Amino acid sequence: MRLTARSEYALLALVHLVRHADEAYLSVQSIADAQGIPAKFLEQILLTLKRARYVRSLKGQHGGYRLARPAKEISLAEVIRLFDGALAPTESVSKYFYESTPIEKERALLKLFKGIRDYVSDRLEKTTLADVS
Amino acid sequence: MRLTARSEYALLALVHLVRHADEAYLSVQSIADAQGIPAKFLEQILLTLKRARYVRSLKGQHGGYRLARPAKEISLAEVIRLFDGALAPTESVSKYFYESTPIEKERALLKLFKGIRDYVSDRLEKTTLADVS
DNA sequence: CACAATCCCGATCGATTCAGTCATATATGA
DNA sequence: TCATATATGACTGAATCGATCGGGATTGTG
Repeated sequence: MRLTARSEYALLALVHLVRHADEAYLSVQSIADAQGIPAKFLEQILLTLKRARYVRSLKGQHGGYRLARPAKEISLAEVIRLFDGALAPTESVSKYFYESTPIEKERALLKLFKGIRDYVSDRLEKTTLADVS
Repeated sequence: MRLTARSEYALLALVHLVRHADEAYLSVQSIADAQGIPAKFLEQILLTLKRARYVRSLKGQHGGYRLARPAKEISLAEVIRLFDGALAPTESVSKYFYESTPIEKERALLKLFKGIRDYVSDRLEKTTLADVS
C-alpha cells in the first residue's frame, strides 16, 4: 500500500473533525487553515468523503462539514481504500481490488505478499478515527 | 509499499536465475521467454540488477546473466527497494527514503504507520531468494 | 429581496511515473 | 568477419497525482 497526499489529507481532516465534533459544522476553509491543506484540494476530498457517507455537509452561511458517524465506527482501512485503493502490496494479492500481475504464478511469493496484506489490512481495520484523535 | 511491474519482473528473473544457477549464463531472451517478460524491458531490469551487483553478465556469443551471489544472501527487501524505493506506506516513516509528508505532525498516525513499516521491512529482509525459489 | 458565505462539480493543467520500445554501440566466440 | 550478446541512452504514450479554475446551487442574514 502506498499513501497519497489525498488520503493523508483525508485522515488529517477527519481527525480534525473528530476533535471539533461539538462545534457543529466546520467550513472547508477553516479545516484547510488549521491543517495546512490547500483549500480547493480539500474541497474535493471532503466531497468524496461525503459521497461515501463518512461526513455530512450543510450549504450556505454557517455551513460546512461534520462527521456523519461516530469516530470509533470509521476505520483507517476504509478511508485509505477509498482514496488509494488496495492495501495490498500488489493487486494480485488484494481482496477488494484483485487484478492479475506477473508474480502470480510464483506460489512462495504470493504467500509472502498475502501474509503482508493480511497484517496491514488487519492493523488498519482495527484502528479507528477514535484511536488516532 | 507498492510493487511495480519492474520489481515483480526482477523477482521473477532472479528466481529463474536461482533455479538455473548451474547452467552458467542465461540470455535475456531465454529468461524473457521462460517467464513471459518483454525482452527489452527485462534487459533494462537486468542491467539495473547488474549495476547493483546482484547479477553478473557476459557479452557475446553464449553470453548472458547469472547470479553474482548466493541466493540466500539476497533479500527481497533489497531488490524491491532498488526498483520501487521505500517499503514504508508513506515516506515520512521511511528509514532509507525519508521525506516530509502531511501526516507527520500526527503522532498516533505516525506510530501506526511505523509499526506497519517495521513489519513489512522485517518480513522482506528475512526472506531471501533461496526461500522463494 | 439581495447578498455573502458556503458547498457542489466538472474541466483543466503541469509534472511525474510507468511500462515499454528503438536505435545504436560495444564486446565476444566461432 | 560475422552472428550473438550485452550496454546505454533517448524516446513515447498512457496514466496518475496534486493541485487550480470557474461557475452553479443553496441558504442564512440584514
